[in-house]
Amino acid sequence: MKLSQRGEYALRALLVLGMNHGPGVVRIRDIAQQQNIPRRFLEQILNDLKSAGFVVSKRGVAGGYRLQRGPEEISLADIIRHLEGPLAPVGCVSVNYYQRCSCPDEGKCAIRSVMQEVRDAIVGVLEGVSVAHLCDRVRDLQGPLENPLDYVI
Amino acid sequence: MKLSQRGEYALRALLVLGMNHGPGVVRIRDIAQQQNIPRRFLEQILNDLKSAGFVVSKRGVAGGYRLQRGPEEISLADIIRHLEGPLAPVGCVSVNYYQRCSCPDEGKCAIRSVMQEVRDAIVGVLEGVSVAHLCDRVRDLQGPLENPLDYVI
DNA sequence: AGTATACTTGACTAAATTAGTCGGGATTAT
DNA sequence: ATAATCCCGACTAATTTAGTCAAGTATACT
Repeated sequence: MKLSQRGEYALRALLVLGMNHGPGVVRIRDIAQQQNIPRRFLEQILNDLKSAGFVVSKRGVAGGYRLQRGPEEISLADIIRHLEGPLAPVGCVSVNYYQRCSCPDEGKCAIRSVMQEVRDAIVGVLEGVSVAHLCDRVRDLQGPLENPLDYVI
Repeated sequence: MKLSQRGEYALRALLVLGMNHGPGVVRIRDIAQQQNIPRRFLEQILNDLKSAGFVVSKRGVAGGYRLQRGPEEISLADIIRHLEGPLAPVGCVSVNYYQRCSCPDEGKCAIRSVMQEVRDAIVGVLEGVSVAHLCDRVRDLQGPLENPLDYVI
């Protein structure tokens, strides 16, 4: 698993939305400014996250985005799987994006058995962390702030 | 970390060399045939593994390749690092290929702290497996064979 | 009703990476 | 000598990545 720029931007955007989760929406422009993401590119990314069902949008003057489900219900594994494809280092050990490889017998492939362990290790971490957990980490890492709006991601 | 075709070929080639480790050398052509790797491409790969010090070559008629160090001394982490670059999913948590990212304070970046865990999980597996371990796995997975030359990787 | 603000859609581009191929040169056992 | 084998650098086609851009649609506000 390797996180592309696009993937990192997506995570950051979702984290902003997680931190501001509520009835209201957040504008693309604000996310882009706060996180230093090219606005046009972020539009594209959020659109993608929308068709994948992670966020919903509101159009027009007071428009913007918010999370579709609660932040506890969105795991990083889900997000990254959607953005980058398989979490596994090779297709033949991927559960969600399995692809047969060229070796004659997968059950007897030593390399595959190691990659299986790598996959499990990666998935183990990423399934266990939700957007809500990320938000908790932000708060823990920042420590107590005077102004609660004055955080950084 | 994602394993490219090239990376997978390299691992397979090193595993063949591990299984045949000894004073003699193995020809490119034999590795290519046994593992179904395009010969010219494998030449390129082995050349790279040679300049990286994983293997040594012997030229001329009875030429070929063998591992430079013993198979116990070569970890998959080393090999993959050389072939694919960072094991970490993002540069800012990579130890060997560190690259600063754009976030204002790495120490307070929640995404980074998760990626750190992912990196550690990946490295944990890959540092622990050497080419010799891989060879053991091949033998374990194949079970007892009548003809000891009749194995598959 | 009109207008400014925001999201929407789809096409477009430049640069980097990936998976090879190819020709010809250098070495060495026989 | 010569045939087998590694060595080296250049070349290519397809894919992915990181964006940009223009024009369209919905909505709040006056």
